[in-house]
Amino acid sequence: MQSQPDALQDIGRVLKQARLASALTQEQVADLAGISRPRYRDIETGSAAARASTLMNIARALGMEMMLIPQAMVPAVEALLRPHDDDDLPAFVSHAEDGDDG
Amino acid sequence: MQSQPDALQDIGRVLKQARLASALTQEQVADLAGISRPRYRDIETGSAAARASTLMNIARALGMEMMLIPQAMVPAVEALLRPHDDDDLPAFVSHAEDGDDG
DNA sequence: AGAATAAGATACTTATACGCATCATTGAAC
DNA sequence: GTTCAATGATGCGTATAAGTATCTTATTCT
Repeated sequence: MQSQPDALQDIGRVLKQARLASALTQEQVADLAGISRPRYRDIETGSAAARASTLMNIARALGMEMMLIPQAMVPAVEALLRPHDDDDLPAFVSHAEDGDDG
Repeated sequence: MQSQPDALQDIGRVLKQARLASALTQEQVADLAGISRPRYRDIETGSAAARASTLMNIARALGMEMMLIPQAMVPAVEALLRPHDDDDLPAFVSHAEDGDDG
């Protein structure tokens, strides 16, 4: 299991997909989110972890909201989003059971 | 509009509620999430912003998953979660239009 | 009253997210 | 082959997330 490193790339993938779907440049998203382009690039490529607040700002800039979903409800939420991802946005999930440790 | 400060407290409120619902101590959650107790406390009280990766770990420790939901789908997702928040978990949302800048 | 546990709070140090400036590479237009 | 736009990538300085240690307070149990 890939705890952080891959979860970051997972997030970055969603951000990039949403950005391209919105026809925005990295610079535009960075500006909307209130961060610099190099920083946004690092986040989108998964080479750096953004703060939760920064990720929220980026998500909003891309027309998304960050939510905490009970794991039991994740499948239902995914099902709700699936028939919708025509061309709009690809709400991601970070499905890593990663051995938190518990 | 209170951009970050309040969104943090919003998140913290959800974390605390989920933690109490799971009958876990701050130390247990911190340990599960791989951070120190003082740090978890700061996050839960909203006095500090965690990294996205840290928030994901905390969420998982509490039986939740972080998801990015298209804004258009947020109401539907909330509706899906509402009849469920009996005693389990209260999937939060950060509904702040906050004037990031855009 | 005293002991144990959970939580609030502080100080010091380290790791890193972020801004800013800069340069290289790619791809499209000329 | 030159110019412009978009992206990838560094280096330096600052802000802050996070670790560790310590102390206090509230609660519970004896």
